Parts: sequence; structure tokens; C-alpha cells
Amino acid sequence: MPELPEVETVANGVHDRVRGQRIVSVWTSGKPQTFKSPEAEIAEVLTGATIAQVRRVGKTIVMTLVFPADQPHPNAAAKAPAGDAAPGTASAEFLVHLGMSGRLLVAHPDVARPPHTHAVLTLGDGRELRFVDPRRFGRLSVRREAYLGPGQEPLTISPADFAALFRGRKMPIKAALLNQSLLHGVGNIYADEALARAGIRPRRQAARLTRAELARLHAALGNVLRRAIELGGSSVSDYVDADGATGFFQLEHLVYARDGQPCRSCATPIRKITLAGRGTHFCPQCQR
DNA sequence: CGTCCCACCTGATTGC
DNA sequence: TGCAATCAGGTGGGAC
Repeated sequence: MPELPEVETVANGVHDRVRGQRIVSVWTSGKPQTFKSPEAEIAEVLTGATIAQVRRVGKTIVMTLVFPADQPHPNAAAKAPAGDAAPGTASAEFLVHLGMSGRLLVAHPDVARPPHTHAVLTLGDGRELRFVDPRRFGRLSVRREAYLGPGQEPLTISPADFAALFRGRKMPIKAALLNQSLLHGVGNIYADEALARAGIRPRRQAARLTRAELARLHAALGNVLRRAIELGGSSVSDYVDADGATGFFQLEHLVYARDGQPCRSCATPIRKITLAGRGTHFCPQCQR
């Protein structure tokens, strides 16, 4: 399940592989749910565009598209907002949300397309950028304005701003961590792992955390996300990066998917409950 | 608006 | 052994 570290790994991998490539043609599957923008609009905006940059915003992969002046894009000039692009170019963004099972793969055309391929962008050098998503929780869209995301970035938020997010929130702290309008990018795995490292029970009311606990949680969340990015993410179900390689952070999980197994710190069996509709894992001894 | 719950999906796993 | 029920969860929309 791709969360911030997995999405960052994929975005960086795709960036390294396709930056500067022109999109010469676009194929889409016709599964309506996958496309947040109309398929025809996606194909229209992408075709002929050059991929200038691929980056992560929250859990969303954002590709910056440019339309060089010497290769005018048939639709860009009229639709791109004036003033936010370099002279002689227009720009747009292609947004990819991986959902639960989405993959963004760079492959040669002679490699068979996997089942559940929903979009294929053929690049100028002949390679294909493929969006594959069996469960179809992923979403593709194009937009003309810069995408900023709904919440704050967990990697750069200050301790004070972090603490302010939870002021007056009656919901459990885990539910607050998962709320993308507060923090953008934290999902089920890293919410559980951050709470475990901070020694805080997932059911604790967000507003009732002490200043010290909030400081520990802020640090734990940043540390766990940075460490997971170093290791290429967690591969617990079907997450893989742009090469199809798995990540290794799951080897360092303290609680996630470890229910019944001994806590790495105190050997108490890890407990699993349902909270906010999600499987939630914690050590009943170490987390209070 | 805050909060809660379910539908959307398919593959893997569990249960009988 | 085989088939059916269950589980996994990011997001968005509806209910209260």
C-alpha cells in the first residue's frame, strides 16, 4: 500500500528514467473510475508534452509537463494559465494517485503489458510509462494549476505547526494522522509505526496528548518516514518501484502486521484492533 | 463542520 | 480438494 515513502521512491525512480522525454502517444483503458479527468482530456494534454519533472506531493505523484515553443502543443497555449510558465513554454501537471495497488512502471514495448494496465504513455525513445492498478483505487488526472495537496507535508512541518493540527480534535490520534486534510501522505503503516516509536496508544484522543508526546510523535513520524525512504519503502502487499523492485522497510516494522508476535522491545504480544475502519497494531506495554 | 461509516475494487488468505 | 466468505485500505460521499 503506497504511502509517502513508497510514493517518493516511485516518483524519484520515474523522474530519473523519464525526465526530458516527450510523450508521443497515449493509450487508456476506458475504465471510468480510474480517470478523474475525462480520458479524452488526459490524452489531449499529455500527447506532445515533455515530462520536465516528476515529484511527490503527499501521496500523489505530480509530473510537470511543458510544451516547448518550438513544438507548440495544440491545446496548451489557450488553456495554460498565463504568467506561471517560462517564456515560450506552457505547462500543465499530470497527477497519478496509486491508491492501494497502483504501479507506475517504465518498460520496453516488447515486454508484455501486465493485466490491469489502465494507461500507457509511449515516450520519444520508444519506452512506455505504464500505469497498472488491479484494484482500481488509483486515480489519474490532469490540471493546469500547480497541485499543492490538501494538508501539510509531514517531512517539513515544524513541531509547533504539528502540535497545532491536533488542538481541539476529539478523534483518536491515529485517525488524525490518517486525515489527509491535516497531514498529507501518512497512511496506515506509518501511522502505526510512528505511534509505536513515540510510545503512544492509537486510541488516545488527539487533543489530550501532552506537549512532550506531541514532540515525540513529530520526531518519530519524521524519522520513520525518512528511514523508510532510505530503504525504498515497505513492501507488504504489492508495492514495487518503477523497476518492479521491492522496498525493505517492512523488515524494521515494530508493530505493523506483527499482531501476536513479541514486541521487539518488551516481548509483549503485539495487539491488533480496528480503529477508524483500519487494522491498527500496537504494543499494549510500550504504548500508553 | 466534525465525525463516522460504507462503497468502490480484486487478489490473497482463511474457513468449512 | 474446492469453493465461498473474509480481509486488505485510500479516498470520497452521504448521514447525522
